[in-house]
Amino acid sequence: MSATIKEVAREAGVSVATVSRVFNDKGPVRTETRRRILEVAERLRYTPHGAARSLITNETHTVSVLLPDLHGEFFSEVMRGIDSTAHGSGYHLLVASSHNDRAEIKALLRAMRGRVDGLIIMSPDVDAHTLESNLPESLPILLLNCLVDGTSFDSINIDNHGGAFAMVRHLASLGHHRIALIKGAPKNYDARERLRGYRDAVASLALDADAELEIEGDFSEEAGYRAGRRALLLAPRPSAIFATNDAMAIGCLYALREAGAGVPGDLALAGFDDIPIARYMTPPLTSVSVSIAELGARAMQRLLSSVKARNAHQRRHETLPTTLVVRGSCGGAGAAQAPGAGRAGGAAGDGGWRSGVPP
Amino acid sequence: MSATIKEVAREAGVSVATVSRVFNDKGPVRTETRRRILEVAERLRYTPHGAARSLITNETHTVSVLLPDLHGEFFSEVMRGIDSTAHGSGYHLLVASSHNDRAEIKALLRAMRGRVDGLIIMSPDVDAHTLESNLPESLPILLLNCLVDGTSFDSINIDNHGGAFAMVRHLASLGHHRIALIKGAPKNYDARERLRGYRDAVASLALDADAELEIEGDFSEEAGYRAGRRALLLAPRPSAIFATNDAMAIGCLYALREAGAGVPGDLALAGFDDIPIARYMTPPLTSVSVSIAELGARAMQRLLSSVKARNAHQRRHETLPTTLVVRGSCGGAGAAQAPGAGRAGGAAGDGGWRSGVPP
DNA sequence: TACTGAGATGTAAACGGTTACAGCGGCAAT
DNA sequence: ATTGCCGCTGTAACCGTTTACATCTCAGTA
Repeated sequence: MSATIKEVAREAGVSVATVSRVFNDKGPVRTETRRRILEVAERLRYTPHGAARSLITNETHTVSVLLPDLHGEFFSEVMRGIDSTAHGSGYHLLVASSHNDRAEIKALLRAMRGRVDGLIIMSPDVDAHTLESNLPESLPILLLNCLVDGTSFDSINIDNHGGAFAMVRHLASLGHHRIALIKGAPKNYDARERLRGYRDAVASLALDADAELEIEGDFSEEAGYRAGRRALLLAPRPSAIFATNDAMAIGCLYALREAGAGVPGDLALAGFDDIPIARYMTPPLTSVSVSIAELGARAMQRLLSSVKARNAHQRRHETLPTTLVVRGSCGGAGAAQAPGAGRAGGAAGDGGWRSGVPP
Repeated sequence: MSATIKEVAREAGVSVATVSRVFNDKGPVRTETRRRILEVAERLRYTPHGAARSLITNETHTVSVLLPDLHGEFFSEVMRGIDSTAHGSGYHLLVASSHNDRAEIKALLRAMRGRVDGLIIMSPDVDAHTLESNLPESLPILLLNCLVDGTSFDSINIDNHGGAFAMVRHLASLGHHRIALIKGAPKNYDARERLRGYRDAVASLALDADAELEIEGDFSEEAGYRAGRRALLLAPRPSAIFATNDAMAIGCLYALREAGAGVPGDLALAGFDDIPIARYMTPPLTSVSVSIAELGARAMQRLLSSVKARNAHQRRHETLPTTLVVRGSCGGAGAAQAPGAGRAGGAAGDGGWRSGVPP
């Protein structure tokens, strides 16, 4: 075992209280005493024991991130954002992936007491009730991309509806009126909102509305590949395909290429999320950009401020605007540019954060 | 605050010991008593306090993963593998990214005492000495993709040298004798080994050896893009480019396309890692496959067994073999296949784990 | 000289669990 | 009736910290 505070105290000829004061910079300690204690601590390789400290201070300097799964670049980007602010504030990160299993989510939530100071939950199909009844009392929570009904949880969402609407409008403006959609999983909240945006746009712009144009998917490349093949069989064939995330767009692109269909020559293709590699596709992917890392960073900031306020703060719901990024995959403008460039047209106008207190 | 074990005990008319026994399934408890306790616990929403438990049992059921950064699909894949076995064994995951800063690594390591039962370290340029002098005594460690000198740490490495060698040999077998290499960061251990494999292959196969053929890179798409542009300016121009990871290969592919160079028509292109999207590129990327998720899973298995052995076990060094995956980006075979297929030829022969005790 | 206050340090009680040990009642074997 | 054992439960020590409070020293001041 490692050395304890008692051993350091004994070795330095002081009491544990003094050693503690030195390590926490609290209360007065004579310079000479401090020096001696630090020297002994160094020699004994003393490090304070996390659990012991947490037990008495009731804070862990750790927050937990509950994710649906750990696939792909969307996940790594959001983690990167979360980590950057956590790191900057001296907080550690506990990650857990509930594979969308109700019982697991429950177990995970309960296991968090005494381990973390707060929770970021990003399970697009967890329901608020499961949360409320299994949450350690008064633990700050932030819901990311989750359905929030009337419940009083802090939350951040992407403007999925607005982004999808803007993309369809963009495609329509390029002359497409038969636009296929590759959907996400039916239970996924993001997916449902994007679908709603598509439908609203199709209706309001009087585009072809055909149930066949809505193709099943689940946000994976594989699903995009299958959907791409199916899209090519539709009659009449759509002139554009809107995949509701980039991973599916990439899979779809592959399917189209494989079948000899040119993009954007024969069909236009668009994605959603604007993950980092999207710009490196050939052709570069037109997408709805959501600043994934920034989303994560923002979530962590909000959570940490709840922690500081000891959870006694006004709950808020925030919607992060999206931006349409036009690249080559839809033809029209932006067909040939270096991968650094390519942001044009705001889907949400103000470019800042839109927020408000839920009714 | 949440309910404590004492409140449950009082409410159920028993002692804390009995409540504890119920929650840990240890020692005999009358069925009726157990039922009553569980009922009270449910009503009070009692959950054991993690820190308190850790303090006395001296185990946290948590392991920490120290990563260099959180970019891209390699990271998410390795995390996925780690998580799957951690999850299966009831362990939690603490992630930390040291941005390769010496002082930060030191601080992180020290902060781990009393927080975790073990550590997976994947900082390709951390040195063993920094580790040894800052590690809480007797904490199980597993080094992933790190340079291991004589030190007695458990470790797992990829057969970087063998994989790179095999790829160059493959390219040579397709008739290329002027092969450019896109390098990783000079300090990165994986990158150095891959470079060494390339050089050894170039020498042993008597291919063009030209310092200009070794182009700088840092494992990012951006670097691959720049390297691709530079490669096209070389005279005589290489007929193949071997990017030492897939992210750079993707960036490079973009640069080549942009310049109007056909792949594999004008140049062959190959990557390393075989990240999931590699097969969805057009053309699909020939790469050195390393089963990233499996690597993570294996690391976690080894670490957990060290934890169980209380760190009193024989230290081992393991090298994970690589597999050459031939797809369309180099011409020759495998030019047209569905994204599911495409694994051929073993770079390391046995297909299993190669392991041994370091000298 | 006695008093005051501030600085430096020590004492001991928490924090919320686990677990060795002891106690107790009942039953079977002696 | 005594003994021994087993199943069930309670008591209290302990894990490694932090911190309120008490104590002590000493300089400055009235």
